[in-house]
Amino acid sequence: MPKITGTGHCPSCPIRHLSIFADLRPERLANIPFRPLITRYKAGETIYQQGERADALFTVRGGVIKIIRSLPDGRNHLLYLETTGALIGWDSFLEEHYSQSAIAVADAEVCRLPERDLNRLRHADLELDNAILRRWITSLRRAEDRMVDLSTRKGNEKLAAFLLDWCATAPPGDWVDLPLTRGELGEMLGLTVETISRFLADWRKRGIISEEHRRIRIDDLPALQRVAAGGERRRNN
Amino acid sequence: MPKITGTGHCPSCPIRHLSIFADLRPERLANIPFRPLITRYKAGETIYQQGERADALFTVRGGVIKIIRSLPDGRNHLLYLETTGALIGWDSFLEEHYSQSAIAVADAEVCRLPERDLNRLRHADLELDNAILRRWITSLRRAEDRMVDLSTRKGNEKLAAFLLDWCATAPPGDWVDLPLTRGELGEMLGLTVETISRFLADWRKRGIISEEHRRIRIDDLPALQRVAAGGERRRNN
DNA sequence: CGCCGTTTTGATAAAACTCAATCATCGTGG
DNA sequence: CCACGATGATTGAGTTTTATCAAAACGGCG
Repeated sequence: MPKITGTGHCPSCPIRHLSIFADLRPERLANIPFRPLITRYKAGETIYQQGERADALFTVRGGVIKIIRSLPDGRNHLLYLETTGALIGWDSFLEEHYSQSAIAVADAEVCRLPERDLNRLRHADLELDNAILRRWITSLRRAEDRMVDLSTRKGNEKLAAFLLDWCATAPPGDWVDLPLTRGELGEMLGLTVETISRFLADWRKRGIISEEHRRIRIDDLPALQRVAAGGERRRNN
Repeated sequence: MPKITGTGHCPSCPIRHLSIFADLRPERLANIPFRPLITRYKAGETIYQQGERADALFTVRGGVIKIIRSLPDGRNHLLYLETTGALIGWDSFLEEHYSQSAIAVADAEVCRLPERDLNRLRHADLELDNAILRRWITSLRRAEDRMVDLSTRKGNEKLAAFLLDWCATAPPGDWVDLPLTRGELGEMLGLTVETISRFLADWRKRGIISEEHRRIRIDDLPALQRVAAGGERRRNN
């Protein structure tokens, strides 16, 4: 059960510098005419569900949230993994239904921004409008990058590239939480559980990565980069 | 060589009903403070190039334009095929560089909207802002749909689904221009030339489609829909 | 007519999936 | 505290799908 933990106060929000309100002038900030609900979700709980009426966006305050699209035949595709600072739920801007579901994969906390309020605010404040615009373009680019990756890279390259990206922020050689099952990795990269498992097992044996609990560590960065670049079995142009 | 054919006059534009100016009130329309350049491109010519400074969007007035991303290793991925009414060149809103190239695959005509002008206009007019917002979100959704297709469908399903989609507007059984090489189809769907060629040859032999010059006709719609749905070799959930 | 890019076709190999069985982990309830 | 069941992970064998390489056929166009 998600738990409402309070209402947000944007001016003093600890993650404001990561949010769309980062560049808002103080006087504007003070005038934000609503107090967004802050809700905590445990791993596995749903923030919003595909098909539901879409009337709010959410800023991710912490945790990890997967954005998935469910297909009629029961399969899923994992579109994005969102972490602290992300803005999710764009569909609300069309005042329609969510075309995706958002589900916490690690305990998460989100701040609920009603579309009406946010949209009003956007029209009143140029900086906010630009911040949203910027997010939207980067989301689109990210989606396009993913399309390219999905269609041009091989399985091992995709998985290696994802791990490199996921661990990129941490100091090299550090343990990094990776709260995803093999199945979820597969749903993200367009591969099956077994294929994912085999790649990871192979890399573990070769000392490229280590896994423990739900964490991962890259032990041989150059080797993994080589895999990501397609260096196993060379393609020439 | 692209040829500038004149400057557009939005209020009287023949494709205005398809453009972002469709819902603009007449008095607003009359006040559009610029006359966009209209340019004609022959098949193969480039509207804008990945890496170039991005300072303008384009409304497609006619023809077919492919939006591609080029990879360092020389391969391309065809992101979208745009036709009449589409708005392309979103990158300009970030005042950065185009992350894609736009190339005519059939003779095309576009209307150039400088980002500065368009953005100013957007802030002055709520309806225009909403029209653009609506396009944002649908672009993002379309990209997400493509991600799902690329990662969950098999080659024949992807190709069949594309043909169905491409021919959807024409009356069933009609010839439809399809100005794409097998290579381009492959770059769009993440398949090789040979694979595309084999599927099409197979469907031709089975009387599902016909091809002639650079046109295609769907002769057995249900059969093609069956293929697109994964009906060849049944998958049982 | 001859050239060049595209398409087709065949043979073979690589990549990934499917099916099946086993193992590991972890939380629950007796 | 331990046995049990459920979920996830691993591994193997066999198959399907797709890529790769190579060669021939086709089709416009100068």
